[in-house]
Amino acid sequence: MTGDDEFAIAPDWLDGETKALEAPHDHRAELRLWLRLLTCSTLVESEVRRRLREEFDSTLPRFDLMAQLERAPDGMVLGEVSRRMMVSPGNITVLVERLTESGHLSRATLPTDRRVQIIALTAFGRAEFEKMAARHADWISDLFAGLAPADGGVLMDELAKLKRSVIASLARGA
Amino acid sequence: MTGDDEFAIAPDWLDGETKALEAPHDHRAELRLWLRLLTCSTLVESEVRRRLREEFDSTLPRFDLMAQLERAPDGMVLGEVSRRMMVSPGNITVLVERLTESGHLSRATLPTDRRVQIIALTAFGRAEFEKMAARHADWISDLFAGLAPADGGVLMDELAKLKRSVIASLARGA
DNA sequence: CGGAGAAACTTCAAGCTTAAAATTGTTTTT
DNA sequence: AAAAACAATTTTAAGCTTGAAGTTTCTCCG
Repeated sequence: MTGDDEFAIAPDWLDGETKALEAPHDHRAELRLWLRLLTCSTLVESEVRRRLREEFDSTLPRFDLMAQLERAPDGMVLGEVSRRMMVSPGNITVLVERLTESGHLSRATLPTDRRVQIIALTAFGRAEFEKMAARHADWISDLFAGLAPADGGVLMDELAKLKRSVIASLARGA
Repeated sequence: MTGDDEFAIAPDWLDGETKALEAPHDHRAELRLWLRLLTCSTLVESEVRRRLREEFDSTLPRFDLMAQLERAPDGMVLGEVSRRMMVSPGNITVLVERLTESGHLSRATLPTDRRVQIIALTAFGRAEFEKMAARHADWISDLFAGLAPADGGVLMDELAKLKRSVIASLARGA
């Protein structure tokens, strides 16, 4: 799923008009696009993970979890965190355990519904997160620095279209 | 690192000319772009994982490994696989163990250099992979179906620029 | 030749991730 | 007010991933 070998085949979409005449199921163009997308995100993600570990002895999931909590000063329900991060609930349980042990998070049971756990950043956790977030923004800025502002805008728009396409397909499948 | 909340702030690059006058380190635009990129690739990747599991009781790493081997009929050295997949060598060891047990892969020690392991798809492995690859191509095609061919082309180009930017940044940092 | 060093891989410890099963607690039906 | 259904989490088993440390096997220089 990684690699993006780029073996110089002309993409189909250069001549969309002849497309209907081609082999019935030629999915090469989409596959190449997907591979390139994945390569980009893998490159960035690995670098972010590496730096979080080196500079903060932390991990991306922990950073993400704290990022979700940052804009919820009154805390957030576990299930909501799980949905927003798009990971399984069991995953959150483990992350929260560790971040609570290390003093970054506080947790409390909702008195009116004792099934519900609410977590929030502690003052310490917030301070740590802010340090990490500032560096994180610098890293991303560096990695994207070679992209002209106009290209960034185009990419934003095209990715929005892709996202819509993917979500529509997932909805059809469900 | 996931989510892409889209809280409707006008991107910086809409007016690149005033950029120099803004706050010294406003990285919001890049962050938003990164988040959106990550959202797209996470959505696609999760769906592919889910279907590999449901339809083939397999996983993405296994599929990727077999994909690398597919175009190397004479087999490939472990280290080369590791580099192409951009994962750690120790990772490949484990994957190869399991795929060899299940009969998908054969492995052999190079006689002239007994440190080197060469792996290749077995006939069974190749047949299994071809089934998976065909379905995989269909899934991606579906997920990307809502993207017009012209948009696909633009996205290819813009992602190429982003990839260059990231690689350049990584090279600077090294 | 003989050892230093490099190369290819494996092992290890720790952490992330998921789906499915199990718990605990609440709500809705009879 | 049981019973059944539903909800929020946690637990469990299995697999992926990494960096670092360890092993085996070459290679090369003196």
